[in-house]
Amino acid sequence: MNLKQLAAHLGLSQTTVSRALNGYPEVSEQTRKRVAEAARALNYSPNARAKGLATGRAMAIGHVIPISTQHEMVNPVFGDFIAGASEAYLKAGYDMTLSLSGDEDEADNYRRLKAKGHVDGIIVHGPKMADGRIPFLRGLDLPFVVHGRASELDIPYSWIDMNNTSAFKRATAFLLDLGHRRIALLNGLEFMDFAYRRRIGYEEALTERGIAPDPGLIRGEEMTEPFGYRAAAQMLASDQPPTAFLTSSLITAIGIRRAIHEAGLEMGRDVSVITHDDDLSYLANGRDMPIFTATRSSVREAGRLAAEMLLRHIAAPARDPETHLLEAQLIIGGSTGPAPKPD
Amino acid sequence: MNLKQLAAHLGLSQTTVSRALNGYPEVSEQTRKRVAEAARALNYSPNARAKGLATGRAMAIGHVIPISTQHEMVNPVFGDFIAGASEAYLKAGYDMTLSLSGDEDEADNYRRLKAKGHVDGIIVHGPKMADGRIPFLRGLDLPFVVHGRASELDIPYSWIDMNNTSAFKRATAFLLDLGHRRIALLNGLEFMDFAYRRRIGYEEALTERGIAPDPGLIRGEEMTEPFGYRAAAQMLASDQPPTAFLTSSLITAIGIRRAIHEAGLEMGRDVSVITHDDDLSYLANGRDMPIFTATRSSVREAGRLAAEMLLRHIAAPARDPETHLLEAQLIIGGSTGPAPKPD
DNA sequence: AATGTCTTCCAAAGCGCTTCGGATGATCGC
DNA sequence: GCGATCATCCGAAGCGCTTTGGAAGACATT
Repeated sequence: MNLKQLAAHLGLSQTTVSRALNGYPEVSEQTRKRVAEAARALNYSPNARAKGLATGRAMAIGHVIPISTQHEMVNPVFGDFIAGASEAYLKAGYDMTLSLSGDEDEADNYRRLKAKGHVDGIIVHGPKMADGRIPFLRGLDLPFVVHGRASELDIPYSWIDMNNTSAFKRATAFLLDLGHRRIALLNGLEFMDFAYRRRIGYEEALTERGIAPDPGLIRGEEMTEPFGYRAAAQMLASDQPPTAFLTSSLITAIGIRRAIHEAGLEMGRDVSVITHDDDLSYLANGRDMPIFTATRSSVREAGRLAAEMLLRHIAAPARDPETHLLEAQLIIGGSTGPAPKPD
Repeated sequence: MNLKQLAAHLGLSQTTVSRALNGYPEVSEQTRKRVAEAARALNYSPNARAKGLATGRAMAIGHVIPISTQHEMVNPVFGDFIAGASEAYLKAGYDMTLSLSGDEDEADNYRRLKAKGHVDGIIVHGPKMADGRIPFLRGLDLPFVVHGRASELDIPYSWIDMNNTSAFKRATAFLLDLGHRRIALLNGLEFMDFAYRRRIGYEEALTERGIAPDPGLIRGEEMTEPFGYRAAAQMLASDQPPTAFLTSSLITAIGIRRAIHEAGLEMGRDVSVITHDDDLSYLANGRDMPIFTATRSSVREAGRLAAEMLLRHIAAPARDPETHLLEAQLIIGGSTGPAPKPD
């Protein structure tokens, strides 16, 4: 069933039917009603490709995941983010297309994405510190919003990010206040921007108290459970074990907890742990009495906000870049306590 | 830059340029090369919408997530599944579009999806036992593959699934062999097909040994960490606590472990745990010496296979439904041991 | 020299929609 | 009663591509 057939069926022109369906004024209320009913009855639904061709709009947003960081997609954070984003898309009638951009020629991929006319805008995931995608996308004129920032780039673009630096600075300061002096940082991969910012926050807090960051206590890897376990186990077995851990992901924190237990220690008493908590639905940290003391910021909320921001830009392309910095909450749970007295 | 312009630039017709670019034989090698070079130099890339309109193919696969089970998307399993699928799509040049189908009128959504011409095929996620989407999709003629099955449906369709029943039966039998008699099952939501099948496997193993399943030891909820914790904590505090837990997700298992520790017990000695392990990259259970004894089946692999299956069906629409049953491995880790002797 | 066969290219229709520029009556003002 | 105005509707062009059905020329065949 296409427009032509529907029009024929109604004894009207395609023009009129199209206008009736799209709410244009040059059509009587009576015919509009008749058209609408026929459309429903005959199960008519406009072909998106044809519509897109004619209007130049795709009614779809692209989420581009570079294949090199494909872990972005399998990272549980990703699921919650796009779940948030799709709430916004659903309301606005947009679709979401994920494209894996092969690594070989990333720029080319965006160009193609644009030329293909698949999407009206793009959300950039997992920016690196000097992410090449950002200047490139600015060149294309395709609206985009970055989830995160690229610290080494000094050009305007739209982003939404949480205040990684201040969150980790506060968390570190909190541990220092509890008397901890040897605080380990189990971070994400160093070239990821968020990881960089978190380390900065951590180091600032330390140096402000006159403590020199110990490189032996800092690790940056893919934030898996085994990473947390291995790193924590090693550090705890060393001569000068840390009394507290700060980590970037609840999953890593779970690994740390395992290492702590295995060393015969108790979390929150012998060893403190603070984690960042993206408030993932499947990894809830507890609402009232969280297991882990955490810096919390909902990534799902971030997804929703990013999508809304992007849709605004698509609606009004001339708009200036917009930025949104989310402040994380520091939530006290059961995983932190005063530093144990050295015996 | 579009075909017309490119053709004009080359002094050729659109026909010839199109043919040269798409590898048709009626064009000399020389012109083909010339065209290819110009296309690259001028950064030409065909408009997907126009191409789709003309060819009737969208070069995209739809992954439809009913909003009622939106947790499907935030479920970490989802990320790994689509990561696997996109490996296949990438090779074949397909895009992947996620559509959230609102709940109100789910059938309508598929119809629209088809009418819109957005996608060439669909992957159905998270089937329920009598999932209405399946008979409906069979009516549309749009190729689709289900990840999982719908036990109450007796119609042919393509699916890929793991052998949930046999996996959980084997796991339960293994626990029985170790002397456990009170074995709890912390399952997924009961209306989900996989959860149903797992329970069947669990109950079969019990009844074959003459043990009646105790409803007090069976729970089915969203498979989060807090669920595992709460359920396990309650059961362990009861008069007749279970000596072993069988659960559907590594995340839930982590919650169980927390409850065990908190009860002052040791996992693998006082209480055994077997979990299903989807082999998620971010929640690795360990390769050599897994933390948890587990039934393992890679969901990423399942995603790849599902995508390949779907692409085959799109290429040859007349093909009969195809099915693929993956057998899970039972992997022995550190979380199981002989049932403790009652004192 | 006439016919046939390739090879290489092209014009134009068509995919399903939107939208510009009218056309057709009905209604109105004077 | 006549031009002007308005409310409705329609024809046809155009979005960028593929593909059908030739056409033109080169060459071989008879």
